[in-house]
Amino acid sequence: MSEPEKVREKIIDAAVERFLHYGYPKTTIAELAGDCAMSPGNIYRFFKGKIDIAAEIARREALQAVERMEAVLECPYRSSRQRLEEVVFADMRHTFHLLENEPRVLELAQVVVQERPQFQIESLRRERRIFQRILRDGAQTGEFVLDNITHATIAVHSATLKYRYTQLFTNQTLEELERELCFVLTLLVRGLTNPADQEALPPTEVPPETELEQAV
Amino acid sequence: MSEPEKVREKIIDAAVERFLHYGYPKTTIAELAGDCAMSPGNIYRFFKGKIDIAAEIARREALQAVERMEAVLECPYRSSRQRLEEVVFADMRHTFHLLENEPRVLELAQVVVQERPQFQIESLRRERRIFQRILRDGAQTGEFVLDNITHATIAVHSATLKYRYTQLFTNQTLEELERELCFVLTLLVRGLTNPADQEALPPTEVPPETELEQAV
DNA sequence: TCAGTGAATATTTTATTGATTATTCACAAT
DNA sequence: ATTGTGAATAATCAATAAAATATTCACTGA
Repeated sequence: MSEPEKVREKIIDAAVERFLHYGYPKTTIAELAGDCAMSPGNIYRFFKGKIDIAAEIARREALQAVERMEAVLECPYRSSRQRLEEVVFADMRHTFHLLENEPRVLELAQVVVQERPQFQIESLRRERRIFQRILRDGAQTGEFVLDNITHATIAVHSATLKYRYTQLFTNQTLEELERELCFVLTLLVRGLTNPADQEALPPTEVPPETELEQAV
Repeated sequence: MSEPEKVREKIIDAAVERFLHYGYPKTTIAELAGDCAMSPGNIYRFFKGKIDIAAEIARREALQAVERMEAVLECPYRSSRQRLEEVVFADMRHTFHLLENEPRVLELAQVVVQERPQFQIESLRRERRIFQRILRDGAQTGEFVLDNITHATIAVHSATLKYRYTQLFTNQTLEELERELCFVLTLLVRGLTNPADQEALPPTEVPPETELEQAV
């Protein structure tokens, strides 16, 4: 890692610490500079502005989320249905626990989305690509029967919107959300699945929670 | 209509006028009283507070929405699928146009929900009851095959959340939303429909817009 | 008793001003 | 050239005071 990159990391580390602890607005550039033993002006050689530090943190978090999803995709011995269910459940649980344990994250996300609307659009697009891969694989094996994979992807993605930035929409408990999500997935899976196999299609059940999902 | 009821109506009419024109916060009780040729104090003989006037207006709007939905239910010569699609499309279009033509409505709704969280819960419950009736009828005729009507209702309702208070979630155009909603409904309908009939199930298409939906 | 008033009070909003903070930039050190 | 400084400036925030507003209530007239 080059010297400038190292400094960038140091600034980001200090920012994560303070943003989560005191919140984005209460953190000053002077404090970050102090933490990094440099002058305020020097921060601006590494980031265009304060919001860009937050944006970079959010971007990394979003990329990690995609990586977690991709990990589920690689998991062997899973039907496409199981993969879809696991991805949606894992994502919901992760963000739920994250916001529960680190309430400042919500504020951070809102600030970034407010100032950089493109950020949300790109995050959603990345999520959708994951869904698309699951559906494509499912269609390939014949487990799913889809007229148009892109359309089906948009449908699944939109229909599960509520279970992503959950705390923005409702104040339901995680247990309620999980129960509800089962109903939604049961229905979506029936819509995706080859009609020939639908007779014996059991409803979605709440999958066991992995340690990975609770990690912050 | 009794005399007190008439006065109540007069106050509400004046309030609707001002709330839509100048917004809820910029409208003063003194102005409403002036419009009704009475003193500010007298308003309080008819409403507990300013927010209660807004709540009553919102309640009526919500009840009208349910009535419009029920009108679709009564429509003959419709399959349950068509009824479901029409109800969701009509509701989305109506709120979209409403907020487009009367932007103050959004503010009004937000104030009421903020101060009276119960209001939103009850509105959602009423919507869901409409959905439940459609699904129950569809199950009765055999068009739909549902293990559990309540669960399926929750699923359909949650999956179409995005297409209700649309302008809260995205700034997509109505055309984009309509296209997307078709994909969602296609999938949901496949999930609801008797597998035996699924072979020849055409995708949902954007239904023609009725004059009723554009009315404000 | 019922409908209504309007001044009095409590609450909220708005304006203002003084700090605080983000950002820039001319300059210094390596 | 590159890394960095810190004072100067511009933008934002916080605290306060002033004004406007919501709400109450003792009172008036039918």
